[in-house]
Amino acid sequence: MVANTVDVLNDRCPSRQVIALIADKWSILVLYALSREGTLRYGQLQRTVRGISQKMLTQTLRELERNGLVSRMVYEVVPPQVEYELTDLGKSLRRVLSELCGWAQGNLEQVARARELYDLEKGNPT
Amino acid sequence: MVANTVDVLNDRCPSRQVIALIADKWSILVLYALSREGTLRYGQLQRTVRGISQKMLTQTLRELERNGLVSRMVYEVVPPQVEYELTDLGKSLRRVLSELCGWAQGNLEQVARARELYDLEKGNPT
DNA sequence: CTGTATCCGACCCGATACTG
DNA sequence: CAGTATCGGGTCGGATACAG
Repeated sequence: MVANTVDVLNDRCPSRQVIALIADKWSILVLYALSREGTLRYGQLQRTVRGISQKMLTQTLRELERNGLVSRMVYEVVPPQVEYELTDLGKSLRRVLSELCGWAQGNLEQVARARELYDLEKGNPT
Repeated sequence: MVANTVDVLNDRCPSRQVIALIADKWSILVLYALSREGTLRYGQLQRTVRGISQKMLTQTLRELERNGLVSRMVYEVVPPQVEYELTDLGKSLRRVLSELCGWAQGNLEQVARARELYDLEKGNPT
C-alpha cells in the first residue's frame, strides 16, 4: 500500500494545520491556563492569562473550540455565565503543555544570557 | 522572602518571551527538523521543512541562534557552506518537540473531525 | 458578564531581484 | 550556496464602542 506519510515537515500533511493551531502564543497560554486551573469562566480566563485582550481571548477560544480542544458551556442565566474547559482531546495535551511551559520557565535565564551575548557581539559595535 | 513568581501566565515574567519564541509555527518546525536530522546545511533545512520561504527560514534561524537554541557554523570555502545544529540548550527541548509534533501527527483526524462538525453546525446553515 | 463590530496602524510573510 | 534588500498585500491585534 502507498501509505501517505504523516509528517509535520511535509507541508501537504494535515498535521501542519494542527501545528499551526497549537504553535501560537495565545493558544498555548489559554490551553495551559485551562490545563492548570480546570474549568474557568470567560472573565477568569482573561484575568488568568495576563495581558490577553478581549478580542484575542474570544478569537483563540473559538478556534480551540472549533478544533475540539476546548468545550464551551453556556448557562442561561442573568448575568450570562459561560464556562470553558479542556475536552478529552485537549486534556491529552496537558503533558506537552506543562513540559513546554515548564521548559520556558526553567530556562529563561539561559535564553536571556544567550540573547544578551548575541546582541553584544552582533549589535552595533561602536 | 518575596520570590518573584516565575509563571508564563504572568505577562511581566520573562518566560513569556521564551514562550513567544517557541510558540511559533516555523520555529517549532525548524527545531524539530534539526532535532530529528541532527546537523543540517541551509539548503537541506529548506528542503526538509517543506514550504518555508527563504526569508522565513533565515529569520527563524537568526532568532533561534540569538536565543541560544541553535548554533551556526560557517566554513570558509567556496561555494559557502553553513551548518546548523541544536545547541545543548536546544537539545534539551527535543523531548517536548517530539511529543508536540507526535501529538499533532497522532491526533490530526480527531481535530479534523471536530472542525468539520463545528463548521457544519455553526457554518452557514442554508 | 460575555461577548460582537469596526477602525486602523503595525507587523508578518511571500515574491522577486540582487550579492559575495 | 547562502544569504540580503525591498516591495506590497494580507493578517494580526489593540482600542473603542456597543449589545443581549
